[in-house]
Amino acid sequence: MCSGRYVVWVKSVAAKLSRRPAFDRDQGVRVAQAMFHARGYDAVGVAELTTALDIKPPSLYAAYGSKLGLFERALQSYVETDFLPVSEILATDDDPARSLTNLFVAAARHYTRNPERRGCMITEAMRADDADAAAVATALGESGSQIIRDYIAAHAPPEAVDRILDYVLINLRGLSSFACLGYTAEKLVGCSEVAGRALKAEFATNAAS
Amino acid sequence: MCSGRYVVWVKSVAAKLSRRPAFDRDQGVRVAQAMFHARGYDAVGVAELTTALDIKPPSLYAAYGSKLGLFERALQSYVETDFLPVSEILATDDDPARSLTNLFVAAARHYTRNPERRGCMITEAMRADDADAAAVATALGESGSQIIRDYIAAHAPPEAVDRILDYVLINLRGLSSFACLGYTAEKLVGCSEVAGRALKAEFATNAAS
DNA sequence: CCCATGATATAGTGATCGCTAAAAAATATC
DNA sequence: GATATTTTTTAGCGATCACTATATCATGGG
Repeated sequence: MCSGRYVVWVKSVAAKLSRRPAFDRDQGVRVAQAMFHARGYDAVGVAELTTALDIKPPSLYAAYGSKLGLFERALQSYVETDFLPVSEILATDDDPARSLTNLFVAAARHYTRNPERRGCMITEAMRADDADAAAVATALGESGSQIIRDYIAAHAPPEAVDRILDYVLINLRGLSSFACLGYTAEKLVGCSEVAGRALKAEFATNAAS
Repeated sequence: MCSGRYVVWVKSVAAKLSRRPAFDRDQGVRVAQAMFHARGYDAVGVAELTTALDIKPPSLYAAYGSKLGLFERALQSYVETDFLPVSEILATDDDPARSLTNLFVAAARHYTRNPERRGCMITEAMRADDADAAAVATALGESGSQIIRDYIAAHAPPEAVDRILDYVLINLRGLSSFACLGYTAEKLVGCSEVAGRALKAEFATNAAS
């Protein structure tokens, strides 16, 4: 049937394909994500990362290229798994002011969920001291704000979109910052409700005009 | 006429009185303030500071004790000279929602006034990586937020004070952060106006209840 | 002139930063 | 089992961090 030569070749290819990296890179990304989220890009050093991942620096650089490369992967992982589910929250048939208020409230809860990982990792990373890290975070955050922009654009007159969007983003940023400062979920939810009232007024005005 | 002795004495006294500290410490604080405001406590190093002040590290430590000591004096200088004049802005006979909206607008302008020194130095310093620096900033910021709290307490029912205060502070923080991110004054003023609408609704509700 | 005083400069300290060349060990192929 | 390839470790790179012991220098008083 099959020549021995062929079987050997198949096994070698299969081995090559099934060969895993010596340490679990994805697991490493998750660990790094938690550390970067908790304390920020600048405050987490390579030495600390390698200790936490139980590897030596050269392994980290072989796997991720650089501290920034690992950070970028950590941010991507955050976006995929822990990001505020903006689309789901806005996918209601409530009026837009109510939906966006829900977004605020969800953010307030989301950003205080884990005491060790407060705030929005992306939002906070945008203000990192390291310019490259901040740029990476800003680029990744664009997608999130774009979803909100599209939602607002679908419910508000064109000339009001930017103003409302900026207001929403400023409040999300404020919620993230205050979460990092230790504010309780209750306080932040209260703020979210207040913030929502501005949207109600804003959408009502624009609808009337 | 005059004895040589007397002339010598006068000269010595004059020299003593005209003798200045080897470098102008207050000037140094102002220079450091600008640098810390522009780039943050963590990102500005002692070497950079001593270069800018045209002194050597031991002089800096003799004058200010530590990098943190100099930062503390820089923050105090900021509070005295460049802080958003909250009291003046709130000292109007407008209705509270209008006054607080004015506060937002003033903050939007203030935080974007100088492209090199964006945002509120105190607010941003509260999120420094260095815990001591953050603590100093937080302590200094208390006085500012206390003024706002007192104002709100004088115009809103007791149970609403905290919620309104938190909302105001969150928006000020958001404005500061966005100013640091490069948003224009126009955009931030627009956000401020929107934010004010929530206050109008909030005060109206509470007045009615 | 000598000395005390006080501010400055020289020249470092040890620690930590992100990162890497080269040897060693583990793994796969023949 | 020998060889080739990949991965990890050892050990340390140069740079920068906040900070300081000590020497130097200028001045004022006696």
